Amino acid sequence: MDSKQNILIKFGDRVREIRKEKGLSQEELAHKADLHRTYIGMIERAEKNITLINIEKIANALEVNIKELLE
Amino acid sequence: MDSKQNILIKFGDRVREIRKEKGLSQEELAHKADLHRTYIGMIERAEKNITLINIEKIANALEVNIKELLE
DNA sequence: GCTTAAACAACAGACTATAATTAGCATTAT
DNA sequence: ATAATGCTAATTATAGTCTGTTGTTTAAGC
Repeated sequence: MDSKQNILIKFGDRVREIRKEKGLSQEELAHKADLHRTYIGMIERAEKNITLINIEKIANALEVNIKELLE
Repeated sequence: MDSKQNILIKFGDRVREIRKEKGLSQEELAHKADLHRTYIGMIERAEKNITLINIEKIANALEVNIKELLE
């Protein structure tokens, strides 16, 4: 993951936006999603090409539909 | 990817459904998406936990919005 | 205002697990 | 018979985990 892809930037921004709306820290979100603290940061910064299963985990932890993370 | 996850099954089914609607073979879709023929098969059979960038490639090749692959 | 502390996030590096690519052959349609 | 798909196996690339450190933001105290 060198040059950041547009879709990853959009996704990461959306995660951060909703996470803050819900008043969660990266660490709290990570715990709810059963993912690592630093990994959430990497996703928000578009440094990793997230897989579908983890997309779903984050959507569940944020209590939103997956589709809301992709618009 | 041993035990197939529900979301991957749903995604794979949806890809296959739309691919057939468009009258494409796996090989033709693979070519349009710049992915390998057998990989498309694996996705349709829910054998791989696809990443967001490849989700987008397939959506573009099928000429649908990503969200349509997730409903 | 200006500290200080604490919580939060960015970043680096090393490691492990697995996604992604590919070839070859078997099977199932049409 | 041909085209399309399934399946196996092996390799390469990278997603995902984790520890530790550095930087930034926030809010309290004086």
